[in-house]
Amino acid sequence: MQSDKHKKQYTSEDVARLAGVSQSTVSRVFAGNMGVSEKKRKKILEIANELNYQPNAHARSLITRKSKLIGIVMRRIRNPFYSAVLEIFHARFSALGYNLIFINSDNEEITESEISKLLEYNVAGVIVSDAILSPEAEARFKRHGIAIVLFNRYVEHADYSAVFCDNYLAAKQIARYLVETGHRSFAFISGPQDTSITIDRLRGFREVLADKNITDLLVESGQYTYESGFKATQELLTRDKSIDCIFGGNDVIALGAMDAIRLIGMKVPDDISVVGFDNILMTGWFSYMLTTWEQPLEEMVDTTVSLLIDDITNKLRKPQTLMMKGHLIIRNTVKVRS
Amino acid sequence: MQSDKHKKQYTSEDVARLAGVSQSTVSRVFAGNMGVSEKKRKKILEIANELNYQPNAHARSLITRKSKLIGIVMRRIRNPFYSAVLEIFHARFSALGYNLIFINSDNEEITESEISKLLEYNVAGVIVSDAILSPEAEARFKRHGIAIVLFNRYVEHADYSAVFCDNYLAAKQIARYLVETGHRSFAFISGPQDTSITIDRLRGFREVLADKNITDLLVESGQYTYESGFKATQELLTRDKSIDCIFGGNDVIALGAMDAIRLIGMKVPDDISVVGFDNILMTGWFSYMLTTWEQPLEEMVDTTVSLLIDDITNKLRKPQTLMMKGHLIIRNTVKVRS
DNA sequence: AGTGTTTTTGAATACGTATGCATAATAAGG
DNA sequence: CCTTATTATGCATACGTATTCAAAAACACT
Repeated sequence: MQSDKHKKQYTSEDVARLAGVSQSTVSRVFAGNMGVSEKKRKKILEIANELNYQPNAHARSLITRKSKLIGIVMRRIRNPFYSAVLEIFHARFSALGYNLIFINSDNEEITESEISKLLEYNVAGVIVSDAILSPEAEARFKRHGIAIVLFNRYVEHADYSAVFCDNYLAAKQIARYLVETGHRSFAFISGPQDTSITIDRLRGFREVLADKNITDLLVESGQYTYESGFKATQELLTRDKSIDCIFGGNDVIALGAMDAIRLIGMKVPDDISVVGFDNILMTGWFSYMLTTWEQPLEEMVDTTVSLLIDDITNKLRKPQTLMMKGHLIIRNTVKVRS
Repeated sequence: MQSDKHKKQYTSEDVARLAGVSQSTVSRVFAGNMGVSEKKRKKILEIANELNYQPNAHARSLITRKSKLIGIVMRRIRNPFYSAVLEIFHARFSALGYNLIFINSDNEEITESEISKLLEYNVAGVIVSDAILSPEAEARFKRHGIAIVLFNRYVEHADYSAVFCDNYLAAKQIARYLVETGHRSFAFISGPQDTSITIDRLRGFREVLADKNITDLLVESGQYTYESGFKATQELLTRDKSIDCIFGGNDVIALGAMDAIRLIGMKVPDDISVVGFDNILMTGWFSYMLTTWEQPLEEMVDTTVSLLIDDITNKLRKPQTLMMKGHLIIRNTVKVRS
């Protein structure tokens, strides 16, 4: 008998009536439960439990003009790195009593309609992960007083906080490591070229090589996918067989590179060394054991969350751009060559 | 100047005033925009745009007693299979104008408080993916008239729909394939034992072997992780070196198995064949090229979505339990042995 | 121009909660 | 036991929208 769909949901008023108190008192119990006697509190909770009463979040948001919703807009959730990111964000916000409205954007840039959805729900804040926020988009959020923090991306001179890994520094350390281990002919397979991530990593990488008077650097760019890494590597290997190491823009690219190298009968790391970025789960799988850069994920997420919460609760300092370091995870894909 | 947080948000009333119409008319434009003259409609939209007006979803939900929110509760979002699932669900619901409240449950069973959250937001429906719904939990949702569909799990005699892959059939076909390719000594590494998934697959697998008078089947059970598959395989190999094929409870387990086999110097598929389940991205990577069972993901998701929507819109038939077939993807991890 | 019919419009109300204010109940202090 | 300070409670109202109902406007057709 599923038919009677619109059963009357019990409200604070119902609870109040049955508990012999006023609606206000019930409200106080479920909101902050301050200033209500222990006796009535108990009675109210008892009745509420009996009726299966649930406070209505919409009504609450309406009157409060606040919500416990956080918009989290991501891209490429299939990428293991971002799955992990989502998991951690969820755990943190959940612990703080916030709920996530999940948006997986197809585009580099957040859509008008995606923004609209978040505004309609009057989200308390928005985490934008690995996506671009145009000035117009930013303005829309700002106009509605919605806090924003960028995760794993940044924009110069923007009026909101951003948290990401210090890609410049990481790339430098990776380059140094490769130089120190005796490599001479370099390749970098990046993700899309125009992002801060790629730009910073390339800059760091180049600088170190320049320092050592190495000019032998090939750069390929593509997507952050296995296929892209695979193809770019094939491309690279037909172009120049003398390459002795490849730095992948992320782990998935690097894994694709490894497989491309092996497929033509060459060996990792004996013939070509490979380094990745992110330290996703698969890099630890025995078929790969990829040497990679670990982003301090938990720390990054924690920082992002607390910046956002500070902003929401008005305890905000001015927007901050925070870079986290991370560190190299040395496994088996880089050979000491000299 | 971030300080003035509580700027007055424009409401339908503001738009109405500036457009010289009543609030009702503005509402009609943004709700279904039926029965409002083209002239006023245009004027209203113009003003609304100018003011950056956004209808308030909370107010709407409050009066409507409906919401455009769907709760999606998952587990193990880090598992590539479920990342893909989430991506597709998001795409479908988004296209239908629904928003997702994402919940990543740690537990096998949905928490009281997770349910409460969904009830508070008066979600239109809930997708429960790979998690258990106790009778009490079910009752709570039912009592609030919330539609539920189980994804990738089912419970006997439950009063809600479920969509999943026909694990029994799939396991049978996999077993047949292995038998036909000349395998004689079998191992099955499952996920947690007490789930419908494991039970059905084991049953199907066993039946086929019994049919062929093969009794040589070892069963290990663990988690749906790479490490679990890896360890179980090591266990298996020390216990019985004669095994010539392994069926992994999911792809990640199978990949772990492959690496365990290779690590002790044996070869896949020459010494031991391996078959997985799910067809996640990594199975197509050249280091693995795992033969596996593809679940018809898009079809499963589409079906799940339409069942849920039907339920929400009251066009519901009675609860259905739908099994999808899927098919074997033959790659390079099964050897023809005879 | 007048009648009947359809389409637009606006006024009023309801949704379920939080909260300021006034009042009632209780505690504290002597 | 009375006064004063404190805490608990209830009343009334507001949040921003959808929707019913009645009235007004537009239209169709003689």
